[in-house]
Amino acid sequence: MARPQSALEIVRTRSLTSLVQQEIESMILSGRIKAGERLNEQVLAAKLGVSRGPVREATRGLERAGLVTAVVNYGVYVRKVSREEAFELYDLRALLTGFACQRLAETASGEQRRHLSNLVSRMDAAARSGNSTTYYALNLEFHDALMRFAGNGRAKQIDESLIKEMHLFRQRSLVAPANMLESNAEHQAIVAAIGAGDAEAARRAGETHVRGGRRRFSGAVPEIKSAGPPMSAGPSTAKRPSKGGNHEPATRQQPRRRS
Amino acid sequence: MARPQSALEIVRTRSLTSLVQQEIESMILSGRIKAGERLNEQVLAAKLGVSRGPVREATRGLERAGLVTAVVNYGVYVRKVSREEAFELYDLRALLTGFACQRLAETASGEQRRHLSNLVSRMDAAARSGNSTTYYALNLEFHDALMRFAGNGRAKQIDESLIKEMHLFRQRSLVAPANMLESNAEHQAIVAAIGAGDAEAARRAGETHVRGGRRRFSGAVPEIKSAGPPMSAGPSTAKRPSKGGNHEPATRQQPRRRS
DNA sequence: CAATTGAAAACTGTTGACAGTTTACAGTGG
DNA sequence: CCACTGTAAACTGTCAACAGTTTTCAATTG
Repeated sequence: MARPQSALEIVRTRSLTSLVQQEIESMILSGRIKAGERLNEQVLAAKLGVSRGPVREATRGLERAGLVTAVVNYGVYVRKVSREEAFELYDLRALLTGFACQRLAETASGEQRRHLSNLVSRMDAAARSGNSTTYYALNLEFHDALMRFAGNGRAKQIDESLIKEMHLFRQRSLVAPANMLESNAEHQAIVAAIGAGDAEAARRAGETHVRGGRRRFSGAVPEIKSAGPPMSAGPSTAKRPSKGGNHEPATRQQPRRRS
Repeated sequence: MARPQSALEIVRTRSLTSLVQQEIESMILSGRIKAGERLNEQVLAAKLGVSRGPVREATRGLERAGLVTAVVNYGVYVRKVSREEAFELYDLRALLTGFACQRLAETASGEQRRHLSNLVSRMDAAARSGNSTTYYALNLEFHDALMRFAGNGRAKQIDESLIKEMHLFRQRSLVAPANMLESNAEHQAIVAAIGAGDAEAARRAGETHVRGGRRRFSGAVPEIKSAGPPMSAGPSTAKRPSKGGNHEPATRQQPRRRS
């Protein structure tokens, strides 16, 4: 039964569907497939070298994750996250982050506190030297550690899902160099409150930080009136959504029956 | 093939997969399929009169929803929610409910406040007359209205998902008649705080209420039987349990035909 | 008689094909 | 020249079959 342990072994343990889903998700989050664009099952299957079955299952999984929306007999679209929906996501993430911080103030171990503090220090160095990519990576790691240490697996899972959804709104955004110091000051406040064991202050600091991210971001983008097709607002616009173009399914007309 | 039925025409607009998923979900939540049990694709497909494709997609959707866990080359199991996981779910729901109450205290319209107050009154009547089924239905409606009025669609969706997951733990539970009055008193506190526009009090009342539900429930169930299945860890490392269901002592899989 | 081994059965993963529906486009008539 | 209609193409939904893997059980062997 000796099986060659190699890269293929990974393929063995992970189903094709999960690999396809990961790949499509990567395409979406990296922007290679833009928001509002339609996913052609056949094209994707051919591009990935599999049949349509795994592609279908993968897209359905992404639908559950909120990254795409599926319309029967019509196709799967990369979801468009409106400004209001993005604000809702920020609110939820603020809530979850505050919860995690509160919990950490009550239960964090010394090692965990040190780890968080260490991350803040390294972010400070990255911010001062203007290294935004390093700061970005450390920032992700910091938030991941917060949720991981909080000891609520479901909360962490939901948070990650929300983060992915938010990527659909802010195509790249990230953190402007000028904002890194401000952002990290809030990180420091979180770590300080956790270190002091002040649960209420930690919760507030966590909420404030994510809300601060929302404010920093919403200030940066004045309006979403960019190159995207303005189909979302006006259902009275003459052109109906076509399979070839990038349009939002939104409200689909009643299936008219012609013989 | 020109189907004349109008009822089936409605089926047209909804995909078969979604119907199958709804049906399987109903089987799970109603307890017709017990926790830890394996879902046989072929049997389900035959029972529902469809092929395995839609059944597969449906089960994958349920996996995303957290109701089942899938293992490659092995099958899909109804998830077992441990005591600790159930507590995590309660914590998250408390958080979301508190958030909704806080938001409502700030933004609820007069009509919304009246609607909530009306529900509490009717629950009070049901509680005093010992009508637990009516109370249960009104309770669901109350919590649904809370999340609906809060104006955060994603929060509502997550909350509903958490509620479904919790059903996997407490098979029936519900609210004991003796607890109805206590539970509704907390409802009244929520409505009062919202009516007064006190966001902080509303948030606390909402959190307290769900935590109260957790307390009322956790007091009722002394302990969960051990025999912990190694499913909770990553599926990549652990040795697989047998398909015959060795870790499920009570319910054994149906014996296979063999000559 | 117990342990082992080999093969068949059962089940999941994946694929290809068929059916129904929607869109696109060309042809026709005003 | 524009609107309308009918047909063809493309795409999704669904199904049936094939392939790989795991489990079960009987036969064999010590």
